[in-house]
Amino acid sequence: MADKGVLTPQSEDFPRWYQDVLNKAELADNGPVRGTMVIRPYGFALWERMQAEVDQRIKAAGAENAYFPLFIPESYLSRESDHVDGFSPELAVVTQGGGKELAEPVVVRPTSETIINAYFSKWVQSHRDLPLLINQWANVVRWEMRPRIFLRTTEFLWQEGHTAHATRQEARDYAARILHEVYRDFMESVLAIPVLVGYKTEAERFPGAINSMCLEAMMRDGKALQMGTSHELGQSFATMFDISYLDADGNQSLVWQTSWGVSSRMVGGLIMAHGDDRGLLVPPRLAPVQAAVVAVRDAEGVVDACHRLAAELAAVGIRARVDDRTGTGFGRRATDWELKGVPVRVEIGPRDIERGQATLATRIGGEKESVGLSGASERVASLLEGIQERMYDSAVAWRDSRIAEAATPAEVREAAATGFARIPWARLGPEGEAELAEDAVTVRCLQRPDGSLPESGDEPDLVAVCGRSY
RNA sequence: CGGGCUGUGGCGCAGCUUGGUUAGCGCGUCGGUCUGGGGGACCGAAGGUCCCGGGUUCAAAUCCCGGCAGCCCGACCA
Repeated sequence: MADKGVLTPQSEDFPRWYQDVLNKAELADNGPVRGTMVIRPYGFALWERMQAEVDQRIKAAGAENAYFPLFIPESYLSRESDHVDGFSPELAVVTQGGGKELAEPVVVRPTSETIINAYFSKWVQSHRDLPLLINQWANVVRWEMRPRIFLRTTEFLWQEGHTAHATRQEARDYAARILHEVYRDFMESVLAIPVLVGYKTEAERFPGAINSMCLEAMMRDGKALQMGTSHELGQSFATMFDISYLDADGNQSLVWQTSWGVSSRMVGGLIMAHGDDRGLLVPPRLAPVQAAVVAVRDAEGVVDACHRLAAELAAVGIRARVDDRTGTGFGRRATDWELKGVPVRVEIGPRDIERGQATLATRIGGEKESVGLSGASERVASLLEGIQERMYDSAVAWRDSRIAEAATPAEVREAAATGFARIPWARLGPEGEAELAEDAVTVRCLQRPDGSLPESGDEPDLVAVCGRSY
């Protein structure tokens, strides 16, 4: 029964597997309007956990949360020419309100640089007002050509940070700090997804930015997913929105800015970076449910024992949930928790009660072990710790086994069929990049040979990491 | 927006070629009995604008035209 296969195997049809997981793990449904999605409770719980972890790190980096309007005057968008050119094809524009034609159409924000900077202009007067570090959690709308749930939806949820600084160096350092201390740390230590950091090439840069830094992860099909970005905006928005201040010497100066974001796309990344043919795999530090305590059968005080253990688990800080739906067969419920990727399943049945023990099943690897009821919570805690590490290590090993060194565009193309390719940027160049683009292979990022983030995209000896992407 | 495939109970599909009583099947759902350590068995039941609109016809899920939606591959992107 167990090998009957609830999901389409990844090796058979990866996109189909992804759809199956969304359905079977009850993560999301398509919305009625093209490209929209309904995020179901379990999917939203994953997002809420991501929000909590990212939010905490953003605040630790000194930024404060605020909220700006959903509607932006159309004229704001056009103030920054690269920005409007980049976004206008995908804008949703409202032309009517209250039953009347609007004097000026309003756009539903595709991102909030323009409206936020309009207010930065009012708020920044003196060098004492800097740096100004603002973050907002919001939904944004981009009318995408080819939507896929979580990965690219018309409406999505994200956080967008917007900052203003006195110097370019300070802005650049802050954008890099967010990249490392907020995003990379969260993705690697909580999501257990290793990421490559680097700069976007000019062709891939955010519209309006002078530099885009990014984090790229490899999915189980070898394709890349951009997990987040952090941009140096230079002074273009400052110029167009007149964000200037009096510096210590009494001179008017323009600010230097950054913007940075991660989105509900990370939920898709989580699914595709860790999932296997049995469903999702959620790393313990993220998991909304870290331990499902499953009552095998309603007999011999089993259900009571489950609730007692769940309380003990909660007492040591483990997010536990009791599954006492004994009217549903055990196999069904075991499969359900596996589909949802819960890291540890605690099974308690009459047999366990008789022996004063519980059975622990680990989602990754599928091992089972018995443990005395009295020591169960400690054992679960240590299992969870080990699982977190194991998931990260196996993700790194798997990714690295699919990264190849390449010397020519042809070799890059070949490697990109199964994973990533690394090639000296000096050898590839914008010409090679354009050539690869014809086969849907793109430069994911430019980084130093040792994988670290360069000071700028113009450093010599940079390596281009290439691949197919979502 | 270009190319390909597909729209039939919640999900997956058959039926369409060659139009014809009551549109089937598997899974799921509901009730019941037996069960129970990996999607268990049996009995019973509910659940359908056959994507939408138009056309052809005595008759359309089926044929024709036009939309819309979904999936996959591209271009665009968090």
